[in-house]
Amino acid sequence: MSVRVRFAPSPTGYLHVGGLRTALYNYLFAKHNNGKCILRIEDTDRTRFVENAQENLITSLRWAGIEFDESPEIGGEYGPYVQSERFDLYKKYGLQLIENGTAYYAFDTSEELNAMRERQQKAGIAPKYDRTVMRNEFTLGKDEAKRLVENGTPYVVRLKVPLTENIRFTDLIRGDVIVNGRDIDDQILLKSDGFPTYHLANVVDDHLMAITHVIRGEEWLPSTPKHVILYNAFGWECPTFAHLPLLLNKDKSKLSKRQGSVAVEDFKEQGYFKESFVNFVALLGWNPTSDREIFSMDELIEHFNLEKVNKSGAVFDIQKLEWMNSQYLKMLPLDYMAELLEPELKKYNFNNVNRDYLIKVINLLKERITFLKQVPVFGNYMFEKPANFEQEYLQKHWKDNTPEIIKPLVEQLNVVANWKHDDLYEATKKYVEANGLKLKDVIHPLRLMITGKSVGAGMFETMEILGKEECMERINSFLANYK
RNA sequence: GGUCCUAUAGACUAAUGGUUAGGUCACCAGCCUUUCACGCUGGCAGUAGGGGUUCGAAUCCCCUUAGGAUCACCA
Repeated sequence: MSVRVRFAPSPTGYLHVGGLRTALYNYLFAKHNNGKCILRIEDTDRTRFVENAQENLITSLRWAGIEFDESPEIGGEYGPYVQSERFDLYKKYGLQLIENGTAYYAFDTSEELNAMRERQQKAGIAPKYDRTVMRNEFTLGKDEAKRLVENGTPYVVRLKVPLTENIRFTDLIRGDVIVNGRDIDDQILLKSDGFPTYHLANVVDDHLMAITHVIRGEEWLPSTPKHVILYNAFGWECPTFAHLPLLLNKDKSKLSKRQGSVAVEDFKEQGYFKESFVNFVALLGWNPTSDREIFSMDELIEHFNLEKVNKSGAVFDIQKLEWMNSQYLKMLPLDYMAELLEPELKKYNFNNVNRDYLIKVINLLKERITFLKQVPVFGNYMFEKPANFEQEYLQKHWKDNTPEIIKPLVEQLNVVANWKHDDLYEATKKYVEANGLKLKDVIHPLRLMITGKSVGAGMFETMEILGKEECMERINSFLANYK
């Protein structure tokens, strides 16, 4: 049987980093096994509807390089892939459970339920639906329940948990998990608005969509026994479960908005490459080997092994993410980066920048920055004449006698045959040696005149790329203004 | 509080009964040098604690401790 997995997010309006990792692991697992990866939208909570959420989700997943074999967009033979479009299905299956005695009608109001929980809390016991005292099929009688339902009384359908059984399942990552039936709540399956809860919809869909492996976050582990009971109640075979370790804040709590960015869209906005972001996220909770950090998507697919996923949660460490981004900045194709950078340049009004020129600039600066978008900031002087000059740098390196030293050098540079960095370097070195100076005595003034800044890329490389004409203009302009 | 899950340096992890416990980020030092970086070399730092099992335990078992998740007509 071939592998079929699904990523089943609820449309919240953004893609959580944890969600991305879950999607990624599903994708990697499917691709590694030549299986299918399915996207299913779980929108059974009508109170949480968010406009365009589904589109945003798909856009972000696509940005990350995760493509689905079946989805609301693409379709597939197991559709529809949006739960709100499968409405009738869930009711049918919920009622089927009532028929076979594994679920029951209940009529309690939320006030009554709250009161029950309060009583239980006061008594010091865990809150849990007490089917022996609340208003349901057991206390009211089957006939009365049926009459109420037919009368149009609001009702829910609850799972009748087998109280005396031990529920057991095997998790691919955690091994055997056993839970006593008496600790499991009689979960609502169908809400009074007729929509299913996650538990019912999830199990029904996973079965109907022939899902073989349920790969999801660890937060689902405590409710998995309910799902197992449901599979048993339907007489369906359980898929294999794999619960991924949580992504954590610095303080080790579940990764949350409160303590920084958690939306994939935010990281994209901050300038992370999808390549480095995916690489980084993939390695949170799993590692194919110990002597390598950089993996392309194809390599991740090649090495992925669900059984080697860690059990313990992983802190999301921005510092390492930044490092990884800087690594990608050094190795990603230059024309690819130039394309990404072009829209960013327009924000600074650096318009009509020649593509070949931009490539040279990126290549020049990429060793010194972490984000591609730093190019126009760190290296603004590659796109415009310096408007001002760093005062501190000016005072430190522009002495009274500097013009006397610099002017002859400029004349010599002016006659260098090839405006190439090594020729410029040689000429400067020759001049410096002939006059008993040191390289830095002239490089700092040059840097100042040409870039206006104390920090930048190699001076002669910078000059080469800027070109002779531009450099001379800047130098002459500076010399004319600062005597 | 009940239930469940987890535990290798500050962070991510490797080592699936035998290694001087390995690698990466961060941090520190040195080298390189033209500023800042990159890079290179080296350094700091770890098996939560206690019992077992075993010739031998980070690894298997138990207890303790610590952290986390979950207990909705949310997913």
